Amino acid sequence: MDAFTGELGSGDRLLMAAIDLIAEKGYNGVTTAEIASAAGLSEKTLFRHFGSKLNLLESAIDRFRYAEEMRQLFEGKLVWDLESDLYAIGVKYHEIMNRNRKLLMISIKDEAHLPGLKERKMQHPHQLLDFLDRYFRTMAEKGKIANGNPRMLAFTFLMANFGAFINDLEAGENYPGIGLDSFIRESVKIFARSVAR
Amino acid sequence: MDAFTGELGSGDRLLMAAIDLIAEKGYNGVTTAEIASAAGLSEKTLFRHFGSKLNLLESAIDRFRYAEEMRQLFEGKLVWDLESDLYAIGVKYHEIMNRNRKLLMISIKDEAHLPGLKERKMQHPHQLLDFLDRYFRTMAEKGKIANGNPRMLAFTFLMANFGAFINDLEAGENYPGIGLDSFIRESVKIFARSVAR
DNA sequence: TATGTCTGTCAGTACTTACTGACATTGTAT
DNA sequence: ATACAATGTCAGTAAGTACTGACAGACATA
Repeated sequence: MDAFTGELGSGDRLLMAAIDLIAEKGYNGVTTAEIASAAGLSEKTLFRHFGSKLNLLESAIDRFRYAEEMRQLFEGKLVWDLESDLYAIGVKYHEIMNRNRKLLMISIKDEAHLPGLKERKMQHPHQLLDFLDRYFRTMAEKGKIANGNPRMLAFTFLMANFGAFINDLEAGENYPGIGLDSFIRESVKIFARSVAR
Repeated sequence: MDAFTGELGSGDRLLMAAIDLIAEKGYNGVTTAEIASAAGLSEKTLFRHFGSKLNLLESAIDRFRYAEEMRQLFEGKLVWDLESDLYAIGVKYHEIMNRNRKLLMISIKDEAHLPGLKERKMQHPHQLLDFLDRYFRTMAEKGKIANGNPRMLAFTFLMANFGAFINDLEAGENYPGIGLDSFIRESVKIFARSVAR
């Protein structure tokens, strides 16, 4: 039936409610009764499905992990024009990070309960850093950008976007007049000018 | 006596222990007994001093708030050489942010308990953004850097440093081979090249 | 109809934890 | 010596919360 109606099963409704509430209030800040109620189910059903609160959280993380997404960036077709490529990478980066926003929030707030989650979350940036590093090297070999310190260029670009993401993440409308898209566009120009020949 | 020995009074010991533990485990993740014990005092003494757990946290925030520190950046003597000035600002920024690290962590983890703290914490970046904006404008007027979008340049510089700080903050040694000081130096060079004439 | 599955209700247990009151102890100042 | 201020000990209360067991109703399938 679900396959036809598109409705979610009880298990998934509980997992989604758990992600929402724990991301907002933290693991210790939310009760199992609250989660069940947000899912429109009884607390008893929650325990029948998951046995314990901790297992509910772990299941939720497993279920909503967008594990390999950062690889999309690697598969995206590059056109070997610095500004175009950096812009596309920036847009994709924020797209993925925003989709993972709630899990990120949980991994920040409740690292104590979740050994290993933080480490797994950090694999993505590492992959992206290596990718950008190689990209800049290749661009230099092609003679399209100046020689320099490609790894630090990659790292700074990554940190700028990470900072912008975190800033939005926890504060919403923090800097009036500065939107995400204009930030991506302008910051790409800044980096592009820095390595122009 | 304290004035001579340099020892802290009971109240301050409790406040420090509270900051340490709440930053690490979150408000709901730590008990009053734990805090008192970490301060080497009894739980009873904690309540005699502060009355309630929440009031303890609020007092701790008041006590250890480095409210006006970001202004030091404004008073720091600029030499109107782009690389020197940006480097000095970067170093000072991380110095201040690191000193505020624990309060920052609390404001991220437990915003729920502390309405208004997040807002106060955001005043600093705004001031710094305005300051950088004006600095770049002046540099352009002096003919020392190219004309462009000073506000976005300031914002990107700020975000890069913020991202690097947060990255260290929650993950420690995340990117092997990339230390804070080398990041500041190299990122400054990247931004400087971007606006060189 | 009969059976199995999923769910709700309700009462309850065991544990944690913020917070209190009564009283003793220690050290300091007068 | 006496009074006072700060602290400890200990027992305890009240509330919250993760988690359970017993039972019943709804619904689909055979």
